[in-house]
Amino acid sequence: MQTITTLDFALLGLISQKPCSGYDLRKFFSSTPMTSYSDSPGTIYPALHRLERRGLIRGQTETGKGQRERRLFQLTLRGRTEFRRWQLRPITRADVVRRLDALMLRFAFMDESAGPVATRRFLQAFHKELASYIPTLREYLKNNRSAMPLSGRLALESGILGYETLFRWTKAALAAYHKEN
Amino acid sequence: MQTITTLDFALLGLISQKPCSGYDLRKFFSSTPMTSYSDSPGTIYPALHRLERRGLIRGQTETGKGQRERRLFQLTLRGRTEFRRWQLRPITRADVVRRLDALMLRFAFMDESAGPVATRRFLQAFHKELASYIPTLREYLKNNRSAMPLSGRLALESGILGYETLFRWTKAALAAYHKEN
DNA sequence: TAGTCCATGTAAGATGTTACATGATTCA
DNA sequence: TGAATCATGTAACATCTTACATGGACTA
Repeated sequence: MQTITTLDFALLGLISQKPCSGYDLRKFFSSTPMTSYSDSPGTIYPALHRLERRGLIRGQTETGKGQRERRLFQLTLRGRTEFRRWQLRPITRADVVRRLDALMLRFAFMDESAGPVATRRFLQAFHKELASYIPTLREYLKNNRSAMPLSGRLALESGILGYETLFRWTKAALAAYHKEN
Repeated sequence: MQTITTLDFALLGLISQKPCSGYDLRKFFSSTPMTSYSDSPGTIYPALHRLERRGLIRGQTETGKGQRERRLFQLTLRGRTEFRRWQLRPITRADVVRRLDALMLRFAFMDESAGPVATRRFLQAFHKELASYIPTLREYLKNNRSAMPLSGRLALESGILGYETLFRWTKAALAAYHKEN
């Protein structure tokens, strides 16, 4: 059983919202701010075939009224389960350090697929993990400040500012969920 | 002539500061905040061999005083030229949208390898590109706000906040360079 | 009828991940 | 002597990028 990549989950997330063709997905990646994923056919179509082989999605050929035929994919039960399991995985330090993009992707589809309780729990865990990580960055900066060239130091500071912005965002996002319920 | 990856440039940047062994580089990636790059031997050593084959670095075996022998790599003239050329490439929209990590990497090594004038130019171009990109994100949010689920909308807002933080950072960084000179 | 958009695909080549493998040195 | 650290490597496998290829439908 091979691993499911971030791109795979992005595809699953979009398909979970409504059935999509490969072309729909490509257009989504090229025309919305969800641009971290490649919209090239050489990326999307093989990924969809893989997901179908693994039983996470199912494609049905739509014979057109006038249009050229296209394959519409939906999640299978198994796909839905795997996706939710991925969303609900505990948040680790490694996620925060190296996989922020995947964390935000997990969050972006939570409303529809995991519900408000899980979403709040996710934000709380995210908040907590940031709260424990950021001080280690500040500490590193403090200890190495004088040994670093200006550009290197500023680059690190930019990273820290990014994490601090995210930290404030988790608080605001939690507030938004509390207000809603 | 194949392309040089971001990891390759990260290696070149570190080696440009002082000669490094593969092990040094691995430790750097595992023990400093420069953690976006893999510290695994299966990534680092083949990458170093590639760079050597392409004539960008040169390794010398250091026969130890007691220690196990190790290969210390330095930049060749060609390596130094390629690195600087990469740093000085014009900043494009695509860089800002999909390759922020590479942009920050370019910047992080600017002091030593490109000088203060180029560094300021880089920050100005970065600033300008952000200034033109951020409004398109705000516009997208405005037009699609009501159609997006709460979590999706918040995820997008997080991205925008990140870019705005970066925008303020470019201003602060420019100020730091002006003060210095 | 020429160009653009819809729509799906493959092939070659390179890179990255994980796991395995080896061996020297240092220190408790 | 056993464990941890220093140090370098390979192999299998999967994925991604770029480029190429095809063809229907719509519209100016």
